[in-house]
Amino acid sequence: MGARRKAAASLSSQIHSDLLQKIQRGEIGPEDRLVDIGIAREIGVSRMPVREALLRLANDGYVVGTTRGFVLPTLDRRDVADIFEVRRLIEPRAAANAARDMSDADHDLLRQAVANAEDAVRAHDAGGLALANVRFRQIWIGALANRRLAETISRFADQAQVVRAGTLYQPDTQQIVIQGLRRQYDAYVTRDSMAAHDAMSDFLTSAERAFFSELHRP
Amino acid sequence: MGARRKAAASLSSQIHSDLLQKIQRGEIGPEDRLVDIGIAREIGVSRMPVREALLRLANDGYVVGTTRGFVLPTLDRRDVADIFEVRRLIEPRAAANAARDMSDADHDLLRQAVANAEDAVRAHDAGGLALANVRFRQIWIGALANRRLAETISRFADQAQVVRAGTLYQPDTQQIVIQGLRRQYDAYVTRDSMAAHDAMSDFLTSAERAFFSELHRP
DNA sequence: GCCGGAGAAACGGTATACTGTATCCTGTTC
DNA sequence: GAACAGGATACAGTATACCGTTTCTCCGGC
Repeated sequence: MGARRKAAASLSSQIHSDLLQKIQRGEIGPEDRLVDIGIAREIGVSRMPVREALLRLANDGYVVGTTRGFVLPTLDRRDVADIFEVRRLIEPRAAANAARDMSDADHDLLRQAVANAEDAVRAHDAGGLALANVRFRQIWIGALANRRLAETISRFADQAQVVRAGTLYQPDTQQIVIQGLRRQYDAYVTRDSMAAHDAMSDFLTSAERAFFSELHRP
Repeated sequence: MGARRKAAASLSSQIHSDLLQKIQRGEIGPEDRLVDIGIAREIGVSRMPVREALLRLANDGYVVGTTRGFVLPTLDRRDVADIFEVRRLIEPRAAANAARDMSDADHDLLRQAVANAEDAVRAHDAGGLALANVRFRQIWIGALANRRLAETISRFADQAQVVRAGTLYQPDTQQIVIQGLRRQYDAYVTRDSMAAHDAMSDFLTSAERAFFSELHRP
């Protein structure tokens, strides 16, 4: 057990994973330009595997290609609204499935993630909160039997995450996240599918509202 | 009007579109091996753009890469069930949105697609029915304002289509498709979102049941 | 000082060449 | 005749090189 991840033998796959992780952790800002030849020099490979990784990220919506390097997408209100619409359609039901299928080991991991999130909030560490949030999501998504459903959720949740990383500095947003995680956690450990469904549904509603009410800068 | 498609300037994009179209039309069988260098020679370009197109198709689940060329994925019962689960989550609501947003011009196109489908059934032309079915779907999906939702639906519906192309020879499956198209069409022209929702929901249920009941060969 | 244009630079896209590996095929041995 | 070894083959993957286009910069004219 534990070796869930594929081998990811090829350079392209490794680079893709690395870049994705950096994006998820917020290590790549909106200013950074991802240029194949630059990344290639850094890690000592040629352009091609880097290029393939970037194209794959672009195809999945994680970055957008410009005439001057690949950049994080700038999501306007409409984009974020679209993303939340899809998430509201999928994630509640997926959370219900996860509550049914999750193992005890997963419950422990979830508890750790919640604890990390709480610590991060106490320490006013927005980056740590984002990380714990991503971790929590990866755990319950990993428990899904339907891999296609899992992949679809990951994509959309990550895309929203990139934008929300900025709003995680707001104390009330932090509270929404923490409470959302706690409520979902409770639903998972009790294997209560309906509670998980409702917790996710309510969380998405709160998160979307918080995003739009806190965003008053152009 | 009509120039909905992007420019698709690059060779990779064109090749990707061409291959995708061939897959959707069923022109590529389960036996065919898609090899970059072979396709490249056919159309007179180098391997790279073909390779990028194939990788993109593989990333989206349309093909799978083997050590001996790219091939259509062989979906087992579990895969198909997973796909239908996602579709049931998304498509009914998307159809409801489409009913709200669709233009009169789209209604005309839908009517043509339904007529083509009916002709195909009368002529016992399973390929024509598949084509009309794809066309119908592209029209209502194209009317969606939420592009991310539209892309997600296209992916899953196409994947199922590849498998179902085989079952479209069954007369009762043909009837299910025709009736589904008619009912959806009626909902769209009357701009009845709830009717569109229910029509799509019922259609997916019927289609899934038909698939699993008709498939009794290993 | 500001605008415009020529040239340079940076980057994405494509082509060609090389390498590694899994599959296939042939030949040999028991 | 079956089983295994070793080479041939056919791919994907990676590296390097070239080309076209967009953007930036800097210089000169108004």
